[in-house]
Amino acid sequence: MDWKKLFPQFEPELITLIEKEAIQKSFQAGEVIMRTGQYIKSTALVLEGQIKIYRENIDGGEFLMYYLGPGQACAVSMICAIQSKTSEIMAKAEENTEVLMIPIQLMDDLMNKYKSWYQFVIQTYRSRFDELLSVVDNIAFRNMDERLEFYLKRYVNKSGKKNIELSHQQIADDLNSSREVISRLLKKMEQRNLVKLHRNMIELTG
Amino acid sequence: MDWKKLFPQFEPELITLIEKEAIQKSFQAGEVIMRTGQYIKSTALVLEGQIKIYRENIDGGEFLMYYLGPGQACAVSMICAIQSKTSEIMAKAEENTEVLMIPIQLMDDLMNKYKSWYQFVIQTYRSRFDELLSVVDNIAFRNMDERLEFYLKRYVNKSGKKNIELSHQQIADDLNSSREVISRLLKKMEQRNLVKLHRNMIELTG
DNA sequence: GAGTCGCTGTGATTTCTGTCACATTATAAA
DNA sequence: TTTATAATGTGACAGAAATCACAGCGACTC
Repeated sequence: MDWKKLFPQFEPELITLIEKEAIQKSFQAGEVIMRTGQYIKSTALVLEGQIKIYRENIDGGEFLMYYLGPGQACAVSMICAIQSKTSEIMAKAEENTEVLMIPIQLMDDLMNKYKSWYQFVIQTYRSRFDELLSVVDNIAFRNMDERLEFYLKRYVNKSGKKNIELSHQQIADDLNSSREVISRLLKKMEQRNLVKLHRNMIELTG
Repeated sequence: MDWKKLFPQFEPELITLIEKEAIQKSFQAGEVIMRTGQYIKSTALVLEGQIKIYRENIDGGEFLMYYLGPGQACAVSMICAIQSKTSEIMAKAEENTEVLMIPIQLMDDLMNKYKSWYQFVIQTYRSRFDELLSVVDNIAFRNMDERLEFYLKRYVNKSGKKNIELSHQQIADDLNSSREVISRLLKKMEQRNLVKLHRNMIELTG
């Protein structure tokens, strides 16, 4: 696949270098890519699919932070790679996913030599930081009904699909809530004509 | 004051350059340094005092994210400065505060020329990111009693003072809770001999 | 000392969310 | 078709936290 189209801002030399040094890797849907406490040896550029970045709870809850899609990179892996520190978060392939792994040894070099890479890294930091901020906003200031609406809209935006193929249980996990609460709130949304409920699928109509 | 001791990792040339180009600024306790939507023209290094970084609620709540103390820098201002974007957060001087303002025009240059600056920026990103993560952890997974304990301990750690000179109302604002709830939880903590309560002051004994 | 104002304590009530229990329905497997 | 399994619907209840109401209490002013 022609990954260059996903990163049009990269200058030709940078692309050549990445093509030479980076390794393409595939992950199956559901596969855990990075776990808490793990050392990170490379930075990942997403080419295809969706990666879920989440925080694991003591009792196994998977609290969703954000998704990474094609053309995006993992800010945490960048930071950790440069400092060779362990990660504090979990990453899992939501769908079958293709990523380009860039070894840490390259990072400093890329930062110094390629303006477009430097800009990309800064842009990545900012985007992830902003996303974390909006996560904080949501859980600090909003009730579950509003958080659910936000969640569904974000899912549709990110995936591009109009239909959300998730069970109520999966949604509850992502929001650190319980299945019954989500079911009830979804029913209320259906009564307000915002969604249509099906088995394993929610249709956003609003 | 000799600010260089706060940044021992900076190489001599970098220090000279900063001394030449940066502007020292003072803020009174309570003064707002940066507000949501404001354009940022410089990055701030904290020399003295404490800066509170928070998110403002619609109804005026000031949800605390973290504090910046001497030797630290504002990651948001770095990111925003480089991209000349607006800030998404608020910053306020908790105490009388001295900061060193580094104009954005310098940022790219510093990043390219000085390894120690580059490392410092990366380090700053990582620390703030981690702090945001722990904020998310707290509000997502913990009840108010645990969050309050965490809050009080962090306050003591950051300020160095054993006595927390805040009213219950101020604490409630920082945690996006209400005064009564905080009062009650503090009473319970007092019964467990974790704190002693006074007027406008809480003594941490645990 | 009287009055004022801000801080703290506490009960009563309500809302939101989580939990338990169980019924119902849809889909796949046998 | 029958059966098994997972997903969903719903009532009842429990607990955390927000809100309302009001009572003391300390500090400061006049």
